[in-house]
Amino acid sequence: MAFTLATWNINSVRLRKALVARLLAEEAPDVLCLQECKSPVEKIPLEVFAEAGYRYMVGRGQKGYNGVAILSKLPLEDAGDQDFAQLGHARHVAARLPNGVTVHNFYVPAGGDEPDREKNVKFGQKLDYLTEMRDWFHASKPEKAILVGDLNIAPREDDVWDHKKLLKIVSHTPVEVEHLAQVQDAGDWVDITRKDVPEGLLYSWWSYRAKDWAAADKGRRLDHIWATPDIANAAHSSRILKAVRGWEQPSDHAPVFASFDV
DNA sequence: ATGACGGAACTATTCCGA
Repeated sequence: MAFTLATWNINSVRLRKALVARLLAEEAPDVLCLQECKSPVEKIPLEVFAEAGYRYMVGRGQKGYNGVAILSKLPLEDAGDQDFAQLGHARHVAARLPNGVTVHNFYVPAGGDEPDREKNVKFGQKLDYLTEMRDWFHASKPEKAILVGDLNIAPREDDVWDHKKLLKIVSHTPVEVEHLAQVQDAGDWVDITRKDVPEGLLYSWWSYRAKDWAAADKGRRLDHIWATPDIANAAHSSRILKAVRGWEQPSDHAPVFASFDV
């Protein structure tokens, strides 16, 4: 079965339901993983997505913050969730596709401003979250699995607009990059976007604060698609839809796509 | 300074994003 999957930090699924519908209509991924829904699950506008042909959803939500959801044209089986670092947040949900592939949708904590866990509790929570992700995948190696989401880390020098300037900025510090690498190693995860696009600058997020985000182009690649080695070779056609960042009243993230012949 | 915007919440100002 061939299918296309996308991940998008939507920054409020209720405010931007029309943008979600537009992406579904124009790009028609089989599966769309959303982060920062900022909504209880029961208030997600499912009827809008069902009308577009996306009749299946698994999600975890809370009022105002965080929240993850998987919308699908294909039937989904709820495959549970994890509360790493015991934050009590809705930051992970998993679903099984009819072909047996498990999709993990993550929203890793941002980590606050100061990259020092002694001064900033949130930075410590981010590192702890990643450590528990690592331990979980180490305890049971994932198979036939895809991991997507806003991981809030841009690991490579060419995943940020200026590597040296961002070394002390949360999302690109060496300690975060090392923690993310350990998560990746624990599950033998293959970075599908970089498998398909091995060279060159790649961003999926541009700050709202720039006067002209496109002209400044000071982006970071925070949103990722990974897959286990047993299906990584079936992946192709990775792309980041930068134009979506320029839509009316946009999210500050662009959606990331990949297709799989599994 | 990268750079001051944008969303949600017990509507007005505060927390949060990264």
